[in-house]
Amino acid sequence: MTDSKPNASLTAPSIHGDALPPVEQHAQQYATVRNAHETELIEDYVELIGDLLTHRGEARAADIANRMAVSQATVSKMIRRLNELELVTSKPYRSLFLTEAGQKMAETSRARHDIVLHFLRALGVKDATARIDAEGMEHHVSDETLDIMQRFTEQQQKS
Amino acid sequence: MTDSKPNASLTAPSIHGDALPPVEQHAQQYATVRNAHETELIEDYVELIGDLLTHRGEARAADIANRMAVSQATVSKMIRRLNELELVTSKPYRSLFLTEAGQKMAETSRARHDIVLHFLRALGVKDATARIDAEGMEHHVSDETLDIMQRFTEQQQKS
DNA sequence: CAAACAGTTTAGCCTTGGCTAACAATGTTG
DNA sequence: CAACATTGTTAGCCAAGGCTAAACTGTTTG
Repeated sequence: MTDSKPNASLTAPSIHGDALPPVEQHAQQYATVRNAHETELIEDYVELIGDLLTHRGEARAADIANRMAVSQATVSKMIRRLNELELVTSKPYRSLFLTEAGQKMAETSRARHDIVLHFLRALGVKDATARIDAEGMEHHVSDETLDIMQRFTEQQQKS
Repeated sequence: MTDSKPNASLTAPSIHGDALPPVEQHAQQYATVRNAHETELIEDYVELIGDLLTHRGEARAADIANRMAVSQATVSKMIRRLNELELVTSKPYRSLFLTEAGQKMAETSRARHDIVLHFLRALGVKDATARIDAEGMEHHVSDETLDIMQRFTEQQQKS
């Protein structure tokens, strides 16, 4: 085994800067992040497709490519994946649509995204910055934290 | 050009749920996130190596593998990259050390990480959750937001 | 209605970050 | 000090997510 030097504070929920967390916990932190990364892009695509359908009535590959700042080829490939995952339906050269599962994912993502964005604005972050941060943060915020953020925002708005 | 349907609210800094942001801004959001992803893992490694050096006096590949929940081969490969990037120095079969640049990066990452973690705890998030969320969020929080988080935490501690 | 243009797909390439299996070096200990 | 256990490295595989170039489809328009 490794990690066998000082045995102090293997359990204390102390501040991170003080001591290393126990191996298993530490490992789980990284594993969770790695995991989030796998679904992140998928969720972003589905969320964006949902938004385009809502606000534009259709979701074309070219729009997605523009808004994601990515080549059309990349989008095309990704759509194939989304299809295999049964999140979207698409006929070649036609607009995309979300399946049931896709719609559910889009709503969830949209909701998370909005909670984080509103929270950041309530905290006092400038709009442009809040948007960028929210885009990055949304996939890494637990339900627990999300809940707290939402309550915080509501609280703020009352005053 | 694409994106040519309704022309309303192309500039209003409205809430995301209401309308799509202008293409350029939207594109920049995604680009920023993609960019963060490229440096994220590197920073995690460097940060962890720094922590191990501080708290254990040495940083062995096996420790890193354990704490990241990743195979030793993966760590070994990554160390080669860190070497090329001149962030660590390493002699085969020996402990790692950080270069100047590596130390600077480790400190910065550590500081960001702590600010986010403390902020989440100050918000009322449970320790275990806060740690996981902080690990995921730290790379996506702008300096502006970081600043606000820090002030919020200090404020909270006074009361 | 044919040509030109815009949009989409396919093919083929690259890098990253995982993995396992096999091998090499180091360290510990009977 | 030899054998074994631990640690580190290398080789070779895979999937994901980018890219460009080229081929194909659909739409608009002279």
